Amino acid sequence: MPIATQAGGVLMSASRYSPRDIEPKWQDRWEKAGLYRSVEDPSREKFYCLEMFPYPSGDLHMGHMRNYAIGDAYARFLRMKGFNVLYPMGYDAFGLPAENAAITRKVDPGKWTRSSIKRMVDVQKRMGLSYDWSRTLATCEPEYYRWNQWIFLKFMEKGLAYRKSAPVNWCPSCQTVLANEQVEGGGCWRCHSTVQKKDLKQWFFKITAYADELLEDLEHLEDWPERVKTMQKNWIGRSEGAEIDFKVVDSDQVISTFTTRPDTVFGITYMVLAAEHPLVEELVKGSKSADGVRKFVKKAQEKTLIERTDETREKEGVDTGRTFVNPATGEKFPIYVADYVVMEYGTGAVMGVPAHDQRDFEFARKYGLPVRVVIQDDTGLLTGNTMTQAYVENGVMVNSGPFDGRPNREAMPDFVSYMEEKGWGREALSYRLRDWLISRQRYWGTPIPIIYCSQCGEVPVPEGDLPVILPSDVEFTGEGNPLETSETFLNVACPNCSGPARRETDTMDTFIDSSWYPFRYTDPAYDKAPFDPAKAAYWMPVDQYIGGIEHAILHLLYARFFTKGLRDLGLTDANEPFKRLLTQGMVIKDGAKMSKSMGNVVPADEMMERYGADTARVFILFASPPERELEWSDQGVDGSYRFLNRVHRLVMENLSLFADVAGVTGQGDENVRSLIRVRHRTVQKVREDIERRFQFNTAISAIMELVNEIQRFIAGNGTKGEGAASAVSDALRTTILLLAPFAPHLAEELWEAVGHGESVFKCQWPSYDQELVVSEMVQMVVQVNGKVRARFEAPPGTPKESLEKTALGMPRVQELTEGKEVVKIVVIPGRLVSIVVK
RNA sequence: GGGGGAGUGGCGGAACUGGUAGACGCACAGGACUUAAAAUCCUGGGACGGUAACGUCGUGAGGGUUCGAGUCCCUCCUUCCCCA
Repeated sequence: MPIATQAGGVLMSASRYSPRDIEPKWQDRWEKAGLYRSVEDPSREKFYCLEMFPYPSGDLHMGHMRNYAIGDAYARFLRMKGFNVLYPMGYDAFGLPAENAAITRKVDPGKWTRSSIKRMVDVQKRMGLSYDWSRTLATCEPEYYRWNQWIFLKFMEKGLAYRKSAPVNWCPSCQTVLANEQVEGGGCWRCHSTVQKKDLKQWFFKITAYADELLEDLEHLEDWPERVKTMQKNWIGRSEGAEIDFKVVDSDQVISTFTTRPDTVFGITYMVLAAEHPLVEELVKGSKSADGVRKFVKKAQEKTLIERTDETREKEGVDTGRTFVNPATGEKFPIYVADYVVMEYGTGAVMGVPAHDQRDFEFARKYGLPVRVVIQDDTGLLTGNTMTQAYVENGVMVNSGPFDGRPNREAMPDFVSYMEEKGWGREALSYRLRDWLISRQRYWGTPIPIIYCSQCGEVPVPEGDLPVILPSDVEFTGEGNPLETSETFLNVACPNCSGPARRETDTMDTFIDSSWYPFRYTDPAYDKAPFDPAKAAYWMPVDQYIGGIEHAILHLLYARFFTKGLRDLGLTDANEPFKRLLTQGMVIKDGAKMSKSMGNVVPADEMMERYGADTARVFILFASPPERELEWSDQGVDGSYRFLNRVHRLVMENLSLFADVAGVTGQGDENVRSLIRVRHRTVQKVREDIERRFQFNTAISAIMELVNEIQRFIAGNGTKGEGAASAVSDALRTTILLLAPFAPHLAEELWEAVGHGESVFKCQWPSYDQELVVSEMVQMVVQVNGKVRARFEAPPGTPKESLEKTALGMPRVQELTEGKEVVKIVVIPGRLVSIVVK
């Protein structure tokens, strides 16, 4: 390899930067040396850095690349800082695409998935990511999913897994049920088909048992983005209020409703049941209104959830002809069925207080129901007949028996106690969060380890018989659950009585797989439990988790629940899985999210083919701060490529300087001292940008500035002067180290070229000297009446009086202050002198 | 309808605690090298006026606090995300 030399004034060309040669070379060496293997070591401080593992579709897109570029830069930085870093990768390998491929193309989902994983690993390796590949996992392997089954059984013992019949979300296109979290705006989160309601007997995880803890612990997650916490908080939706019982007239039925406004009970003038409410049929059976109500129920159920809860839509309802008693007043009022009430919230029954709830008000006006004011405003003039909208603010209670005259907010607790004494109702909490429905009528997932026996009922598969393996003798027809076509799977002897029995054919929601995988990485081959508690105790929790904001509720809430569940099984001490969370922004091109359907995808492997992995990584990190959207620009990539080329050339052209063994003395002229100062400042800035602000874009631009400075220095001073050679070589060496987390291959190549035998990642992150960071002179600005009018230089630490004097003495300043009265002078050392004149 | 982001040159973005707005990069223009091009290097650049030094305006719009506001407060507009 020819080395550039400057001989006789003729610059001989240095060997060109060739990522195509450099990158595979170093990837190979890293792997052979096992450089990124991590081993538990209690004497060292650990750091667990993790990216959300991908669904292996086979294609690595820019969103993935961004995710990994961030995580890898951070992991490499931390290694150089001396941490014992765990940085693994795995695959969220169960899911519908593999099964759909099986239906349409007759390929085995396992084969399809494994080959996709292979393709992804290949691209990830070419990116030069520093994963500990010995810890990799795929959730579709029995060695992994057997522990889903094991945890399911343990949860069952604890009462955290149970089976019940309930109206559930059914996606007609995916042919499966969905959890509440997986219904977005009334549609399936995956295919957007309108979700229907179906009554089915299904398995649930009792996430509601942790509702309060999940809510309260959000407070301790200081390093989570506020908006993710807000989203989770809203999702859990805890509200305080009361549950009130209403007797149905001419019946022994009691209907309970939850309300956050028990103070308005005296104003109840009707009640509404959801179309799905189990009592509806019973109430109208045999009555003359039965037909009309049934028709209405059917119509309501055909509407989507969005339609039904749209507040701008006119509410529709139908009178059941039945009445109930308002316990506060003893009066009888009608019971309606209406489309705006759904079973999802509270109890599926709502008490109607038209005067103080806008929806109730509109409904009451439409159907001519009485409006009764029980909270009066400041004017005291509200009346049911004249008001044009509900009064929802606070006020003074009226028409409320013994509570008349009291401010409603303040009286609320007393009112609830009063209700409890009278036996009308009780204090209650309500959550929006529902238990997690985990059954899926699909093949490519973890079989639920349950056997149904006509004698013994639901029998858990004994722990010793795990895993229940997914059978391969199934038919993919596109209709029904393929598992039902496997006779070998279906028929089994009851573990209890040995009689003939049938296996559960539903599989688990794939979000279960991703709910505990960070634990599995700590010991992916462990075969006595999901993970070795000792190893998990060392590594968990994840110190830095990185992924898309789209998982703010789903995955992140489930994983938090699982961690608490595993803790209560005694497997871990961790309360939370992720200490710090970074939500990366989307990758945008031509104004739209980069996606296959938009046709604006830039494939990762193509990028690396053209520019190499280092360029791609540098550009992705440089173009935008991680949390924000990233606007893709092909020209921008050229810029990053040019930058790396420049670094390469600069080092290769100056290799001779590195032979100089003498350290940096700090001797030399002002230019030398300035170069040294920039070098130390850059080290400080890059470190702070990565560590404290997680802002790689400004870190990289600081390195660019250092490189510009070195180049300018060489062009101006050359390297012959006193201290010049050592200052330049030190600055270049520093550049290589600072660049290492972002462009690891190039850094290794140059590190070797300048004469180091060991990997750059075994080196300490460069340090800086606080004294050298400080400038010899600082620029001061002089403002007159808020406008910058002059500048001067002063050494740091100059006293205020002296700065003020200098400023006032400047000709330009004198010109502007002449004949005027100086009203005020503000001096900020190191920044400015601000003079106010009149 | 509720909650939360974001809005800065032609573009991506910087400005960390209220203190020189536009770092760094892209695109662009001029120049050097070259027979020519590519690559590379140098120079320029928010807008308007001026040969200039300088002046005026300028961070979505309008108001306010302050010696000083991209940054803080109020009202509004646009846009994205989440929940309805």
